Amino acid sequence: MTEHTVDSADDESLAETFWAVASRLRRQTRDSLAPWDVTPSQSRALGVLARHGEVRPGTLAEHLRIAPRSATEVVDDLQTRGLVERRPDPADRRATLVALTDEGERVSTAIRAARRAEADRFFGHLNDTDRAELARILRTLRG
Amino acid sequence: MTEHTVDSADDESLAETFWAVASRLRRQTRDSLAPWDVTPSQSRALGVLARHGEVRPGTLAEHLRIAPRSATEVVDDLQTRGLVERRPDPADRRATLVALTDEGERVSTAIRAARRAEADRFFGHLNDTDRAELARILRTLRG
DNA sequence: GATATTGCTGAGGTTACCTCATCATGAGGG
DNA sequence: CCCTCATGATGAGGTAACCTCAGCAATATC
Repeated sequence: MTEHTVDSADDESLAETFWAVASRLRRQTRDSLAPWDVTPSQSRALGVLARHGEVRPGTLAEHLRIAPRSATEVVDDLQTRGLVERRPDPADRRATLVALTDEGERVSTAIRAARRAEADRFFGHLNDTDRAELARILRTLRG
Repeated sequence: MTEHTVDSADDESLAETFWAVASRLRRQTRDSLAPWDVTPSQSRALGVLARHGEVRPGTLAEHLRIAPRSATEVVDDLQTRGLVERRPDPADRRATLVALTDEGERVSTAIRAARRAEADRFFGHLNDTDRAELARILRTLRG
């Protein structure tokens, strides 16, 4: 019956610790995104678009690992903010292609930089070895 | 311009990988909790109560690192399910103490076991060394 | 050319949070 | 003793980020 006074010390499971870290990272990410009035999930979508160019909502959903319907929603939000536009897919008239606008391109670049800085701040408490280890282990778990 | 076909391969940031893992873990946790009809956040609260005995909602909030108002909500849900009860705090008539019921005690124990099994399954893809490393690194990041 | 499948989206729901306002109680000062 | 301020809990109302299910249009299949 070890009696720690600090709560965070008596977490028994890896999972608990994992979630505590997740929570901290979530808050920090949200804050670092504030200047652009973009939510974390929107910024993830921008990232996919920046990396892949124009894609269909369904494809976007796959990349983000969410349901297709949820991608529609993210695209709606980004479109409202003028960061992406929908255009018809010439290859399939059911489909739509989502592409970054110029503004979206600009914001996405700025965010990428900010995220990098933020990640540096967050994961920067680790030395290079630990950071590499963490990356490797997480990749194993991602499945 | 490295052209990976697999999206998950061209994640640039540790953060992205981290969130992918989080997402997987969240789903799995939800599923493993299904038999008891208890949500993850409820189960976290049960954990705190099991470890600390009766506490005030505010204290519970601190342990869970959420706003006091949100703790009220979790307690409401648990009370509806008959897993906790509220009683007046003899030391302060403004305050309330939240305690596990017998049923809550029973469920909390069962869940603890299930969570352990689930974590073993999830983190079991790692060898002992990696698991220890991960725990250590995450504790550093928890702050 | 009938049927099944695919791509997107409307409708509506859920979880887990949040802030702000309110009300009772408690604590300290004059 | 009373007044003010702080504290504990909660009502009201809001948000992000998902989800499923149903429906419609277009395409593919047989």
